Amino acid sequence: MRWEDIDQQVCSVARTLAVVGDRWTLLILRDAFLGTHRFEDFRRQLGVSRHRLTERLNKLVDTGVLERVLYQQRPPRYEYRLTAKGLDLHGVVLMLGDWGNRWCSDESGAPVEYRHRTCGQLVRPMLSCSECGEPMAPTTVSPEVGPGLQQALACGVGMFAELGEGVELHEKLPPLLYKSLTRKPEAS
Amino acid sequence: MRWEDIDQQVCSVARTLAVVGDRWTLLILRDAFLGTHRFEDFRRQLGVSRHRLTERLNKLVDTGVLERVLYQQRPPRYEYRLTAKGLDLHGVVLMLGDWGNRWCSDESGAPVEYRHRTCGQLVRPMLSCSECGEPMAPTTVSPEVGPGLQQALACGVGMFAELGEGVELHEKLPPLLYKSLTRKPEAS
DNA sequence: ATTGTCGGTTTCAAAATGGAACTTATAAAT
DNA sequence: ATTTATAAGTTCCATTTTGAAACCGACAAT
Repeated sequence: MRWEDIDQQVCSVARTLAVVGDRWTLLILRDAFLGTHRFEDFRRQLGVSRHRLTERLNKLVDTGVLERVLYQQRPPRYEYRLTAKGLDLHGVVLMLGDWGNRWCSDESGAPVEYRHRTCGQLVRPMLSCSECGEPMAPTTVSPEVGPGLQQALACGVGMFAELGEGVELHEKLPPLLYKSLTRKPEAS
Repeated sequence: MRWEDIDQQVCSVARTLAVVGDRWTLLILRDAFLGTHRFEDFRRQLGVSRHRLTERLNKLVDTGVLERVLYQQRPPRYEYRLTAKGLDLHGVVLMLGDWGNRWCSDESGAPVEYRHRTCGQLVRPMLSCSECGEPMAPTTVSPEVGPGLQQALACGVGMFAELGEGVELHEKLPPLLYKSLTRKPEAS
């Protein structure tokens, strides 16, 4: 299977990576969140080739993550700004940075820190539950088959669309999702 | 600059992507969080070539994200389990999935949902502040130069180590970090 | 008239990737 | 005892992606 085809999987992680999972792309977005907007600045800061940068920026514009904004007439020049869709990746970038702060820092400490203007403190991002507000630790979260996958299953395919239809149900889903099905067999 | 060298940047996002930013790697971790642990299962579910999968799994073991656990003698077989370091990527994977749920779902809805066993509800992950518990919306978070970057700057290099030492300070940092420096010029 | 800047495009060699065939250790079936 | 099957790789090679460098076009500044 080619990487280009991962968006065929019925999985939101795969679909997200189909948009931002290419080399350099998440670093471009990091820089955008840190105030960089122009081609030449991205290029110098990332050390990426013009060729590659052009391609990545085009894809981000095509997918609606960035938009071109004219910043000068004669000659017309555009800069790249995060759209609402792009701004919504803030959490992804924060969590990537937080993991790096915790697991990849040397003795000198975290390269970048975050100040939460709501409270004025230097803080870390935590995952909390949209409903009860309590922390979402890995052990407290159970994935379940959602409506999107339900429908795919009704059509004979599973999360891994590339497998086709000629396989057992338990091959169409990863173990924890399969278990969630058999343990809560369609309340409907 | 080669992708392989991004870990030279004094940036936790870059360092994290140096570990998990290769093609397939975050999908391998997604599957691991969904209960997949064995080579043949990863391969079938992802459609990745054995060659590539071997390389990626080896790198994840080398970097301490996964560990090999013997699950059968004769012939000895190992499966791949998330370490504490790997489990700590849960937030990254959750946020990637949540963005995909919101921006890449078709009419049929989210492929996968999450139940928070703490409260029993189907929930979404939210980012909240470790200090005050309030939401960390993009507009309420200001990045600042942390001790790691401080030290790099003291050594003449900035976030973009590949630029070397012969550049102005404002070229060593992205705009928002540079501004954070000039606006809060070292309380020490 | 010349040089510089920004944002590209083109070209080409080197590196990464995907797919298929092959390997090794062992269990299971005939 | 021989054949078949399985899991987890390894090897090989054609195809794709990437990186570096050169080139280009519009204009401003000198």
